[in-house]
Formats: sequence, structure tokens, C-alpha cells
Amino acid sequence: MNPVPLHPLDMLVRKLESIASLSHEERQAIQGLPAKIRTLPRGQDIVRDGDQPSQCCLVLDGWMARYKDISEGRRQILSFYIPGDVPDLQSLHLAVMDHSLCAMSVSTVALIPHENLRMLITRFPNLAAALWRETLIDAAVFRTWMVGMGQRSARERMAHLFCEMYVKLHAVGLADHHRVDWPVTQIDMAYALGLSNVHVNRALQDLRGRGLITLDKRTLTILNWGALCEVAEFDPVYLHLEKRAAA
Amino acid sequence: MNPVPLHPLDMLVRKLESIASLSHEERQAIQGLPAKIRTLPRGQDIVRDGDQPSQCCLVLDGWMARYKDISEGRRQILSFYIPGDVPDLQSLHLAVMDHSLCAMSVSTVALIPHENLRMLITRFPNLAAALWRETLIDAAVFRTWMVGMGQRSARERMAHLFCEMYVKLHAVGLADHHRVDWPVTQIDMAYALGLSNVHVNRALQDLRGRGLITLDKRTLTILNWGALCEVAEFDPVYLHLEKRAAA
DNA sequence: CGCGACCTTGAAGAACGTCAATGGTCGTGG
DNA sequence: CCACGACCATTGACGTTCTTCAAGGTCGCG
Repeated sequence: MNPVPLHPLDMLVRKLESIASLSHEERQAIQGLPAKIRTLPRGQDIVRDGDQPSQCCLVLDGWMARYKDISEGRRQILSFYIPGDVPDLQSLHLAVMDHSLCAMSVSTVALIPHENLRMLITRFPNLAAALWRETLIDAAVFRTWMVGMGQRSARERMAHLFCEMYVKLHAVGLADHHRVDWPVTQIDMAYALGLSNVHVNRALQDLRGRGLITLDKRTLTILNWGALCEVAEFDPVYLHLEKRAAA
Repeated sequence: MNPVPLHPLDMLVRKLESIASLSHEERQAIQGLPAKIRTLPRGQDIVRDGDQPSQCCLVLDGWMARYKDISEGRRQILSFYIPGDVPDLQSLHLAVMDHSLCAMSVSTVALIPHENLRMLITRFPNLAAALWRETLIDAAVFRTWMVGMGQRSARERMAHLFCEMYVKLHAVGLADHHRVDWPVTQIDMAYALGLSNVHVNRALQDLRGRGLITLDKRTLTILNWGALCEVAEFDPVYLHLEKRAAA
């Protein structure tokens, strides 16, 4: 959807600058990181449950997802990632993966060796703090999904997911005017929301019927942002964005 | 239940030593942290949703829980904490709380100012890494609860919680011989598992009926560890403990 | 043109929630 | 030591949400 920017690591610079202010030296150090670019087809894993990765994955284009499979084809998608995110930053400190990471759409990623990231955060404690903070926001999103799965109905959860992804995409300039490219199938939404695909479809019909959204040909349009937030009881505090909240 | 050790911060030293090896200097620096000791009655909040805390809370005795309230008395407990844990470590990097923290039983905590923790991690990057790792394990537990709430039945989820807490308590020497002090009421378990208290009771009867556990007068006894793990599909990898796994 | 992946819909059943009533336990104060 | 009250556990009956199974239908692409 988006052309990869001139320098792939600019994506990371921009992300971290939305969190902390970087010195010229820090910016240069990030841009000097070695990165191997890879394009992934939809559905492809990049790290698997049980792996011991030696590199981190920066999303440059497309959507990725963390997920965990348990017995008999049961799967839980744990979170979605968009350009600028580093979904497996945790592997810097947790040797063995307890879940997997895959592409939800055709995606481009940059692979950065742990070794170089470790050197970076040793030299620049400020960057270490920013990356730590990233993983803490990740955890905050997990908590919010837990609240949803424990306490909210299918319709509310789905509305909440739409709000969350719109705000996140908007914050990095990948969504505007309440329209988003939405590459996630209903089957994958079922995995993410802890529902059956049949019920996902029904919840979707419900939101459409209320005139809150349309979703067609991989494009999500939010017709009534206020009402959607209300259904979702959406409060973006947990995303810990710096300034503005939402659209 | 446990007497507070001679020096309260030894609890933190011990916890971090189970993760990383500390130098004499680092150990001393931790022990030199200022700590205000407080005892909390059951149910009391120590930090609330929306607060901007200026200190972190180290659990010395008792159980604590993070939780989030949404409309109309709906509550989700997000995780449980036991002695040695620092439940709100995230507040070091995320200014505003997106959930609350309360005592699940009469508890003793040590409050440590952010300021001093920040000085500590600036001086000792090794400790910063250990604390970062702590927050990452926290996130791994969130993910596991998500999988449970999205994919597992009430019985499986409850069995999983018993396994998880037993392993965690065992790891810090607070449980043995498959017996644990279990201060959590069925109502609070309902909040934690995303169920009604009535259904919690029924799932409990089910586990009792299968001869897997007893739970009486705040004491949980696991009668058949292997079978309980099997029901729960419990795999302790996500706790990222160093050596041994379980009992 | 045909295949595979995805979406949609209906019907029946399982899992879980709600409401309501009862009994048990424990700490507190008389 | 006893009595009280608050909180907690338990159980039954019934309603709702969501799942499962099954059968088309649509769309894009080779």
C-alpha cells in the first residue's frame, strides 16, 4: 500500500520520535543499524512458538499478527502490528518464543540482529527507555483485549478493535477520513476476538445494520465515529499516544 | 502469612537474582533504596485508573491484583501478584495508569520512589535489563490469559490459573507439596476468569468432582498435578522461569 | 471456466449468565 | 462465650450468547 521509504529504518526513527525526542547522534545510530529486508506472503510465519530468535522484526509495510495455537486448530491472535512496529522486541530479553508471528497481508519487514540492538541500547539509554516503553504499550493493549474478551459482547469487542486499529493507523499517517485498508479476513478476526467466524459475521452485520461502519473489499469505513466509540466504550488512554487522541 | 524478611528489599534482590546475576555493588544499591512500608486491608486500592504515580509498589506479603472496571459493575482482573513482584513497574515509563491495583488479601508492600529507581537503572544497565525482563514476563502472562479467555472453557481456564499460581508461588518458596494458601474468593476468580461467580462455582465443583483439587478454607490442594496440567494444557514456558519447571 | 478462499445464512445445541433463595463461615462487639 | 451481621459459597430454574454443522453464494484469479 505504501512505498517503502527511502531508508527503511526511518520508519523506526519516526516511531521512536513519536515517543521520545532523539538526538542527532541517536537518530544516526538507528539509521546505521544493519537491516535485511524481506517480503512475506500473506499467512507466512516469520518467527514460531519455541524459536530462539537472534534478530528483531521491524514492520515496514502490511499488517502482522502475533498468535498462539493450542490443540485442535484453536488459535488466538494476540495483537496486530502495523508499519513502524517491532512485534518481537521482547525476544531481546526472553530467549524462547511462547507464541508465533505471521504476516496478515503481504508484508515487508526489516530484520535487525539482536547484537546490534543490544549495542544500540547500551550506548543510548534514552533509546533503551523508548523501546522499553514500546513493550509496555504492547502490554497495555494486551490488557485491553483481555478486558474485552472477559467482559464485552461480540459486537462491543469488534467495535473496539475497529476503533483501536483506526487510531493506531491514523497516528502513523496510514488512515484518514475514517477509511482504512482492512486486510484481515473474518476468520482471522474470529481468532483475534475469541469468537467463531460465523458469529463474527453476525456481529459485523449488526454494526453495519446500525449504520456504524461498512466493510467491503478490504476497506473499512467508519460512518459514525462517535457512535462506534460509544458501542465499544473506547477510551484511547491505554494506547499511551503523546498528544492528540483520535479523529 | 510470611513474616516480612529482615530487610524488605531483600525480596527484590532475591527476585532479580532469580533472573540475572547481580554484582555486590548492584545488590547493595538495591538494598539502599528508600522504601516506605505499608499494610493494606483486603480490597484496598493502592493505585487507581487515571492516577499518575510517582512510586512503585513491591509486594512483601499477601496477594495483589491489577484490574480494570468498565461500566455497570463489570470488572476484569488482569493478573495476580505475589511477594517479590512489582506490579506497577510500568508506571516508570507510562505516566498515567490505565487500570487499578488492589490488595486481594491483607498485604504488605514497600513503596519505592520512581526517582530512586530511575537513578538505579541509569547507574546499572544490568538491573534495567532485569526489570525490563520482568515487565516482559508480565506481558507473557497477559497473553496466556488472553488465550484462555478466547479459546478455553471455564474448567480449563480455572485449572490453568491454579497451575500458574502454584508454579509461581512454588518458585519463590511460598508453596509446596501441592498445597497453597488461596486467598482469592470465587467472586474475584470470576472477575479474573471472565465468568460469573455462579459459573465459577460450577467449574470448581467439576474439578473437585474429578478428584483434581480441593479448595476449602482458603487452602488449595492439588490432588493430581499431572491431570490438572492436562486439563489446563498447562505449559510453563510462558513464565520464563530460569531452571526447573514445576513440582 | 473452474477452483479455492472467503462470506453469508439457517437451525439446533452447548456453554455460560441472571435471578433468586438458602446455608455456611468468620470476625466483631456485647 | 454468644449473637449478630456481612460476606461468601452453593444450588435450581430459566434465558441469552455464542458455537457447530451445513448449505449455498460471491469473488478473484489462473
